[in-house]
Amino acid sequence: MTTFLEEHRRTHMCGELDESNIGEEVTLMGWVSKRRDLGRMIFIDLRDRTGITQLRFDPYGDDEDTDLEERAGELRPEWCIGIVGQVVSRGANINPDMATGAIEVVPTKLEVFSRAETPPFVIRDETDAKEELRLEHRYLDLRRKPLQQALLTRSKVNALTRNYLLDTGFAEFETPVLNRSTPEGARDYLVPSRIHPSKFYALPQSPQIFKQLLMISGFDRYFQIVKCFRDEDLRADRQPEFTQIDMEMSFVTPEDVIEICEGLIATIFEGVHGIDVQPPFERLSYDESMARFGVDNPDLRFDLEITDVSEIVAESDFRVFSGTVSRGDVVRGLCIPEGNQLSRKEVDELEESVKVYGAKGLAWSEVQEEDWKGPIANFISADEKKAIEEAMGASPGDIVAFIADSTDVVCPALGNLRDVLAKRFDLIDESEYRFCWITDFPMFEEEDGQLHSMHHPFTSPRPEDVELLDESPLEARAQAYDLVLNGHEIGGGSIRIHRQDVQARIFELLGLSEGEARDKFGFLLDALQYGTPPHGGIAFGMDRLVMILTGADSIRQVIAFPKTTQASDLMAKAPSRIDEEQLRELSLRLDVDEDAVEE
RNA sequence: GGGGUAGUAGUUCAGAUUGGUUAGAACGCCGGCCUGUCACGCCGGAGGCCGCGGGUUCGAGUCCCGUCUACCCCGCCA
Repeated sequence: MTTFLEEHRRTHMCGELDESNIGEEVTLMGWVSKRRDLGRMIFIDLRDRTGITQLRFDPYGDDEDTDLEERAGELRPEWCIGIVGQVVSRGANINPDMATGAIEVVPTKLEVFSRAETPPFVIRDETDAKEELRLEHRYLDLRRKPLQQALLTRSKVNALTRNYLLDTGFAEFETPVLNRSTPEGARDYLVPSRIHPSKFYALPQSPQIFKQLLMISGFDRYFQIVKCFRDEDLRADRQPEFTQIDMEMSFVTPEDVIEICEGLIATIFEGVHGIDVQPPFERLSYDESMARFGVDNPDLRFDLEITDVSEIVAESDFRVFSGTVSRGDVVRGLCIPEGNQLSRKEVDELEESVKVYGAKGLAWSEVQEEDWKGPIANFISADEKKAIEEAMGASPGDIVAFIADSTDVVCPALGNLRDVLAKRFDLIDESEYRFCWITDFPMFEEEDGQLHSMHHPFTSPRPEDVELLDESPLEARAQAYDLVLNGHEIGGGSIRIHRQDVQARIFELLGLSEGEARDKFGFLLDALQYGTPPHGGIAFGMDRLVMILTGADSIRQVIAFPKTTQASDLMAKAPSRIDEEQLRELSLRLDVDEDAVEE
């Protein structure tokens, strides 16, 4: 006995038939998307990843199968079937809303490959089922067109990236997934070693050191599309495992890296959307970005820039302001054009939004023709008001709103307030792609008197800042650059340190003793002594990039099998407990309160 | 670690302020009718541990406490 598949090959996909196919016999495979049973006549929408074709089961057709009609009546949504049939015109009944709406297929043969349980939620483009349920049945959610298109776009980005980089002289390398744990940076995901009891591997947070070693080996231009792992809390744009387009080049300046990247990004946007993103992209120094937008990943699709009024209010009678300035902190604010449209409740909500970042409050006032009106109006002198209006470009009807605090509080709070206001006043053109490079990051940030790398410890200082490392390391700027798109950091990189003595000095500044540095990074320090080329690179966040390209609002929508915000896979039920035997093999014993462990 | 929102038929929600008959609707599902539907239509039906645990009360979907899960945010993420 021969099977349907042995007798019939698929001739077309469901999304590609049109008038030109009328009269042809075709073989289609797919899933029942919808059935409309009119009694004697049954319509079936047959779906595959390319689209939908309407099938018409009609008792007056030429039946090879005598029981075709009866069997068609049994079809239910999500059954997987194959059919052989004739493409016919729909005559007067064309459906202009459907790509294949001019035709339909009258089957002469029907093969049910497999029946389906009634799915837990209806498979259609616009679903309102909860994400929790859809994640539990991800394989069904992935039947929906928006998710299929997102993943196919992702595949395209992969292909475009590989082609571009290979054409540009890069070679693709693989680096270990089982690594040595290193200090600094994010928390590692750890894998216990069976062969070496009490020892652990760490999953890579990035292939950073390996790609640098490949440069030392002389490979010159490296890339890898690679999974990275960071055991930190999740966000809409952050998963514990994520994919980077990782690149490294020898004998380059930041300009060289930037140019290659702009070419890559332009290629991707051209290939996916047919859009010319017109490099070179805008550049902003870190300091300028923080001052004007409060963040190092500004959304430049709208203005609403931050103004520093510290100097104007330094001597103000308004103690909240002048006191802040005399403490060495700052008073900065935003001018909200036509802010008088906001209700009192909305302004209160704005205040709540800045308190999240530790601001004590939002000092605001409406600018009117004669005077100001609002909470701080009575505390600010007329001269100060005038100076502020001028500095902020405020005119009657606007609201001026300020935060007085340390820059660590003011910047992120106002940075977020920009985004909130842009949404409220609908300032964002969703069709726009606005890129910018952020450059000249500080080498270090300080926490509790200890320096930490802002980027990573292999980042080279600017040549002119090397001497600052000794006297005032916090002033030293790095040869680092981030690419920001519509308020998302989509890539970041730097020129690396290629001198062993400078690298050792950085470890020292970061509080690693010579012994620790040798212990953790000895192989890198050794390698740096054998003729290291100057080199640098970058890594792009593939998930975020595809998220923006597809207009998704979470990277879960562009990852086939994502994790929840508690890092669980609801479908596979990972993580899970393991057998006692597995623990024994790994020489591990659990130290947990068993009452507190959920099964 | 902290804050916010949500959890009631298979699904999405209403019911909750003000505790009180038999917890409703839409979609989906099942059955019947229907030859041009494409959100097919019409008729009928099944379907509920009101997330879970405790408390208050004569009585709790509703009030109180705890807890779990999902999502968003702060911290964290070189």
